[in-house]
Amino acid sequence: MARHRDYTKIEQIFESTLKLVLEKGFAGLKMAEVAKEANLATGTVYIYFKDKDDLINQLYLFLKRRKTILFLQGIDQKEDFDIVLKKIWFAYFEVTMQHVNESAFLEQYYRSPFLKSNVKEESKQILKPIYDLLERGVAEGKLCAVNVEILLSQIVGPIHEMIRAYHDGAVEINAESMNQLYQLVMKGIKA
Amino acid sequence: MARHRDYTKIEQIFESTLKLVLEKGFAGLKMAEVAKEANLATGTVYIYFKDKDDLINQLYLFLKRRKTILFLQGIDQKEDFDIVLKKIWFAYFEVTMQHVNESAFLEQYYRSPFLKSNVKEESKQILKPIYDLLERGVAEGKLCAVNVEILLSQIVGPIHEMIRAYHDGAVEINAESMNQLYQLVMKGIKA
DNA sequence: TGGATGATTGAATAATTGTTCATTAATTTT
DNA sequence: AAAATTAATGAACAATTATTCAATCATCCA
Repeated sequence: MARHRDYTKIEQIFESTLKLVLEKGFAGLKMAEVAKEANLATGTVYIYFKDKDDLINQLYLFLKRRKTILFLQGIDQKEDFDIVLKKIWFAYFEVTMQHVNESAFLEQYYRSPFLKSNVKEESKQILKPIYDLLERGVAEGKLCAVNVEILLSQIVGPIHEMIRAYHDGAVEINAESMNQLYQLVMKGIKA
Repeated sequence: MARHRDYTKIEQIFESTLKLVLEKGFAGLKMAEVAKEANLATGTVYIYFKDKDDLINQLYLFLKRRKTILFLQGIDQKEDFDIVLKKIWFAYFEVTMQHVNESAFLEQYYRSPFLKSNVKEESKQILKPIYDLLERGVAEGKLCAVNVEILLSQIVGPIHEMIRAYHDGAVEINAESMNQLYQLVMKGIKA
């Protein structure tokens, strides 16, 4: 089988790692278990990753990138501002939602010192398109003229919070509840 | 010194644990280091805590409780609705802010499987006063008539997000920026 | 087909780290 | 002030777990 380095094997390892971290947390993550879960020998993991630290950092980037790509699909900044904003907001919600598990991992990891600062740097890039859009909105006089970071807090904060509530079983997420939240958020930021 | 079980010693251990978790994460937490940081012998930690797991769970509860007490100080639900809401929002912001470090710990821990479910249960109680207030607001026709959880997402989500941005050095937090965020949030939820 | 190259294995090893407990120190009691 | 009680110590021990690497297997090419 193995032609060149097999990329699917790396993904296999990623999947296993993600699963185990979600089950037992970072502290409980064992390389031997990762390998077993991925149907590989312990040593094999070390062929694809330098060490445990490397594995976790790579996984973080992999998930972040995948999420970004998904998130940006089908968004065309040239459309009407309100439409782009709405699309982008729901896209962010849906992608974050569809990957609840990954989100839990990313959150957990984001707050942990595993995260190398260069990795942190790259991960910031992801919100770039939203920043751009918000600046445009302020320039066009369609959004309240406040610091973009503040607008952003108001825009994505509620999404994260609602997904957390969902995670705790406190709220249902469906077209209606998403829309309700969207209305509140927009009412807040529109000029 | 030691009279009965000395409570300050427990706090000392808590402080050290918190510091070390923030520096190195859960995965990097070593009992020997906790002890050393607290100027105690390794074994002493085991006098006050059953084991590592116990230490972390206790610390979580300790911080949560302390935060709740602080947060609720000086809040009188009998005052005028808008005033209580404003007070409670800023109190939540300030307490969360003043304890940024603790917040990072709580976040990290919240997402980790260390958390025993009973501990999770107790920690939910903390937002109870906000829930009550929001229900009152909806009843009095002062807030949009949507699910309280959704209102809550819109209220505390932006706070968490802004503090995270602050943590990343992306935004300053002062009276002005807090007020700006407050205006956005309230504009969103007011009926 | 046979040898060369590359991939995989997993038991053995090396490190790390949680926990214990015999000993010592401090405090209280009689 | 001696005995009794309680607290603290930290080196030794026990587990756990990351990592290595000599041996094996698979694939490729001459």
